Amino acid sequence: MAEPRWLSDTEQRAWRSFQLMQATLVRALERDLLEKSGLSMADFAVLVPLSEAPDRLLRARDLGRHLGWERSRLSHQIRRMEQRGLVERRDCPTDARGTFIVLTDAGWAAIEQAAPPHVAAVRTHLFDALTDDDVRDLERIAGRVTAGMAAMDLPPRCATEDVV
Amino acid sequence: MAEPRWLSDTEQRAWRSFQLMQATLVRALERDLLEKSGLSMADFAVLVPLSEAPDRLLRARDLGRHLGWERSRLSHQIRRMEQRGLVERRDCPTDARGTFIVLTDAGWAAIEQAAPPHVAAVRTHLFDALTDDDVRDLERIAGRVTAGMAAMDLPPRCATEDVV
DNA sequence: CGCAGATTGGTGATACGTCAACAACCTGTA
DNA sequence: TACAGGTTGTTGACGTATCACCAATCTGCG
Repeated sequence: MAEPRWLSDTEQRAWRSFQLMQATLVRALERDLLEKSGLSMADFAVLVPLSEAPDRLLRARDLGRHLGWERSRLSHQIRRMEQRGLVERRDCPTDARGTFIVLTDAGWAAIEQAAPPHVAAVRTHLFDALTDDDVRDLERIAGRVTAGMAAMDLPPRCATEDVV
Repeated sequence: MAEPRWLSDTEQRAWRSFQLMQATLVRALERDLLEKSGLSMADFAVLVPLSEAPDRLLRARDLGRHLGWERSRLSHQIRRMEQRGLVERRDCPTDARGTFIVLTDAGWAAIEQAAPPHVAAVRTHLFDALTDDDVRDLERIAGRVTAGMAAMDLPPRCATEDVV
């Protein structure tokens, strides 16, 4: 419990580098996107799956799962986006608890206009600095970390017998 | 301007993986730290350089530069931490504009108690999922991205002649 | 059927981060 | 000396993220 394995020098450098990259990258992208489209990354994240969905509409539950967001976070975000006219809420006929989130015409226009400069920003800030090998390494690393954390969250439910 | 170079499949996968890792990792660490110590990552980030400084005290200016934070962000953070008794503000005798941020005994105790479980969490969530090669790759990638963005921020000031 | 327990969505409180604006102060130069 | 322009720190407003809690609804089992 006390004094666990400390970080090695290599690990410490990697950790600090990662933190710095993460913070700087997210800030730059957020700033660029907001400046060029008036959208936040959160707005954008919500608009993307809606714009790809049939009828430009999804149940809040499914949208939240797709984004990996908590229900409360999504609810607050949708309320703010509804006030700006980007989306609308609609009752779900088959489940009275449910809510459909619908992309409005303004929301569609917003993402159509925002996507190209945002992609350009991702390229400029991230991929232009990386080689092809770096890109592959990044995906491998991210996958391993995410998988490791997912494995830790569901140890109760994944006893070997249950894997069918 | 319109329809810039889109992302390749590899880039798209890497980008999505990175976003997922980043969000999941930060959330898990934030949660762990808060649960075990009552500190946020922002609190922790402020406490670390203060605890390492001579006399456990730094000028707000220097602390902000060290963290890479805007002045307003630091000011808000310090106000909240001061209310909780983790730090104190003190006047700077040599520059009347300045403010010293001092670690209190409570702040010292807080970080001493928080650091070991936080390091353990970083190890558990991040490094336990990675090989030694992964760690080196991560540092290399993060370094390149950060350097790329730093180079873009100061093109006006770094004409070749000015480099002394 | 009827109800216990899970699911779904929402709200208020609080913390965090950025922007714009400001007041106080320092510094170099005319 | 006096002042223009930069530096330092703070504040208020607003958007964002989490937590705790709640109300309405569904679902499966006795």
